[in-house]
Amino acid sequence: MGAIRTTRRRWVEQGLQALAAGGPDAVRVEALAKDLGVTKGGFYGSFADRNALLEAMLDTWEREATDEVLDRVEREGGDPRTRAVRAGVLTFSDDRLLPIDLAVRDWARRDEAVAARLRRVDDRRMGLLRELIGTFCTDPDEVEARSLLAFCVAIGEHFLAAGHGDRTRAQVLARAADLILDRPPR
Amino acid sequence: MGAIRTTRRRWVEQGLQALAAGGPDAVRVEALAKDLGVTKGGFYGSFADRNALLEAMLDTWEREATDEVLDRVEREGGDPRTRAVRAGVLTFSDDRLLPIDLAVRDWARRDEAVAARLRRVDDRRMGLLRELIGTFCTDPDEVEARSLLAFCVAIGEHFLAAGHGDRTRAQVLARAADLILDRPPR
DNA sequence: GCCGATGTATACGGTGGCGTATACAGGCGA
DNA sequence: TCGCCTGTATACGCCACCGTATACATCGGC
Repeated sequence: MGAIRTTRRRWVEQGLQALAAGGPDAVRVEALAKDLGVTKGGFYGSFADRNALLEAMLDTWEREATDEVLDRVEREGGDPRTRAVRAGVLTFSDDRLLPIDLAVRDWARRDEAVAARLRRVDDRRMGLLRELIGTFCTDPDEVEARSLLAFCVAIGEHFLAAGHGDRTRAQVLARAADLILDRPPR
Repeated sequence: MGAIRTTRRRWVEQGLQALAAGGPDAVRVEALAKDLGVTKGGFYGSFADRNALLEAMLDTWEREATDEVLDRVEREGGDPRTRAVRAGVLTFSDDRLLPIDLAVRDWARRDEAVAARLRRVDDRRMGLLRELIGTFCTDPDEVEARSLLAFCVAIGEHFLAAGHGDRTRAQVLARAADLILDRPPR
């Protein structure tokens, strides 16, 4: 009857959830087992140790965060500004990917191996932004500056606690996007 | 002979260093004691428990991150754009304050009490930005958007791993500041 | 129906961390 | 000088977690 057996994939998924919710220190074998409704008995059949799980989690995240997002942006089309916004939305509004992304970002500040992975991911994202923004902005220095702005806002927005008086964050963000993408406010 | 006795203040300071280096989970009483060259014996004379230390750390950080920075910006003067840049520099380039700030930001994502403190701090910083940017930008929606941009870049820059080809991060940031502050590139 | 692979439960030793208790040392005020 | 206050060292019980060992269940292919 069911009770799907706890495969390697399920440990990774639960690990990513724990990472998203509490950072790398929250990824504890026995806690994950409890969440999955089993004991840790089988864990060491799929993974050499806790560190192997962390590696597998990062592998999964790296793939999802780049190929899948970039493929979708490519596939769904639209004009460059629309695609730039969509890339941000896909990455930084996704209920699943966003909290993992933020946790990895903090983790990378303390672990050089994680930092190297994040650099690969961010370089690819930044490349996409450059390409899109380059279609309506000719000065290469300005392209780079606008790409940086776009990326920093997409990330920083989630680390910024301040309010905006009567305005909603979404309203202010929309206006900020107009400035970054050099288009008139709607 | 000195060997300064380990006062409450020194535990807080060492705790903030640990927080900056490894996040809240790295703030461990026995580890701090080792760093301070003592045992944890005296700790519980100054603090009820580990949590009381965390509270005291946040109190200290909150004060340093607002009053002291804002006072200095006020005191050192300059035109609004200069002061806006300086506020960012004082907060986000300070070897002591920056890593603590980033750690608190991540912590706030998981702890509502920390989030409330961060909101107070960020609201004050955002208020300063609004005031400075409002001196050369009349549309209040645009002031808010530019303030958000400035703040997000100041934070996000430290979480962004991507490189910039031949350019340095500082060069790209300078150009981005020109865009945010609506002034011609130098 | 049998067998091996794969997952499961349970138990164990080791480690590291928290908070408490207890006894000791040194400076400072009465 | 005498005590007290504050910090110190050491030892303890407790718990959470890691990684290992061992025996049990269940599924798939033969």
